[in-house]
Amino acid sequence: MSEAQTLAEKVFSELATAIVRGELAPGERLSEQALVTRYGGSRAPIREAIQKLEARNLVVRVPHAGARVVSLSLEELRDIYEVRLELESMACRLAAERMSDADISALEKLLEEHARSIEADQGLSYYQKSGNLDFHYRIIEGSKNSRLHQMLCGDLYHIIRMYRYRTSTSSERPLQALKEHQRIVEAIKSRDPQLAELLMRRHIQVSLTNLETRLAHEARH
Amino acid sequence: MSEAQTLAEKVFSELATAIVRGELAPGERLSEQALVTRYGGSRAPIREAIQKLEARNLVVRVPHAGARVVSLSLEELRDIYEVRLELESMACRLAAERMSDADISALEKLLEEHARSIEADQGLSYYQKSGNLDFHYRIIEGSKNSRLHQMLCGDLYHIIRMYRYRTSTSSERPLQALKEHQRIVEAIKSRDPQLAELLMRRHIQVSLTNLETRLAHEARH
DNA sequence: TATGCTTGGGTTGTATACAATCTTGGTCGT
DNA sequence: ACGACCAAGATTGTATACAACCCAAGCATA
Repeated sequence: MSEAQTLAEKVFSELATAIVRGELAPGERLSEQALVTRYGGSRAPIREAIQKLEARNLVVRVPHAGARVVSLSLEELRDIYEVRLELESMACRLAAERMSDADISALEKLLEEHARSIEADQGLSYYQKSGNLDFHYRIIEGSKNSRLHQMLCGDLYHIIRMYRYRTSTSSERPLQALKEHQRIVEAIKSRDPQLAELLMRRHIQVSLTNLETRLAHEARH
Repeated sequence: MSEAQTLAEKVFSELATAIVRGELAPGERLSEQALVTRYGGSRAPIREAIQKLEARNLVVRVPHAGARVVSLSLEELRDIYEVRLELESMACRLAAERMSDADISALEKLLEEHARSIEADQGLSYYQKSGNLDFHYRIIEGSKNSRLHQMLCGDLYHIIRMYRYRTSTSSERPLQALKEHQRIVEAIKSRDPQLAELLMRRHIQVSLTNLETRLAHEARH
């Protein structure tokens, strides 16, 4: 992914992917000594890596008690999805205002590729894996707002991937999702910020709604 | 403010307030050795403090080159205000849905206090200092969204205070701002999320608009 | 038996020492 | 005079050692 100029960054990167992939379970303890024997180096860079993980909300650290992989309740997860919904919708609105014509045609090409991919192998592999993310990623970049990009891609992205519940958007209905993506691009192309935002909001809302029904279900359990 | 259980936290806290207050100028270098001689301790906790500052975007650290107090361009500042505008408007909408009746009446009491304060000493001291923030803070809490609270109060809050440009909301027109606050509370009390969001958006927008005109002015400079 | 204290081991926080990297000043060459 | 190269100093990254703290097991006592 990114070139690690320092050992701490390297360990951070490896730990981050390990956490996101679920190789380190939520709530699991991160012993500095254990990480030293596993990744090499000394405690100093390992501690720095752990702090970087804490900064991204991937681990929780309590003084004198150590660090644990973050373990989110459904309420906290709902909170995160709620924020993501708002920020991505905002990004889409801004993208409709600020993306260059070149950006937009590149986006159209991406969707054509997705369409071919779906037609070819049912889209289960490619589309589900990185295609959907690619699309959202480009919209976020299109907002031309660096802080928004940082928040969505840096802070929320990893958490959401970590707790990726089966939602319609990401797995069940690639064709439907593609259509929604296409309509979003249309709105952007016609420079209609309000419509673009609305469509993106609906597009993401399914995930949040799914989560909330699960939350309600779990509540009465 | 917060009890520092560890030296690193203590140094972090002091540095953070120093940065926000402007005692450490944007772009200024933070030498670890210098901080050691100033705050005591050794380099280990000082480094940890600096990392915590980096996590909150108060300093920028580049490998092998040290840490500097963050220095934002007007574009980046605009990006931050844009995000804040969106998130606080969202918080206000959620607050209208989720605040308890007790919360709301407490909020009304706060505004009555503000009104008295303005009448008494023109509101220049109290209201400008913490009152306005108090109001916004309560709205954010009222959203009952922990992550939203974390983002607004933890990450964006310090930066915004650091670069607090003279905006109407925060200094020039306390009476006008109070009226807007009152209308927002009315919307919340009548459980009208859309109206509450709209009013909050307009209330904050002045800051963003001011910033953008300044940005445009500087561009043609 | 249950509860509270105590003590030992282990973990994290801090201090110090060494290695790798960057920066700054000067010198050499053109 | 100007720019590139080089070396010394300083700064950051890393390693190791020590201190402070937490936690759990075991024992004593009610």
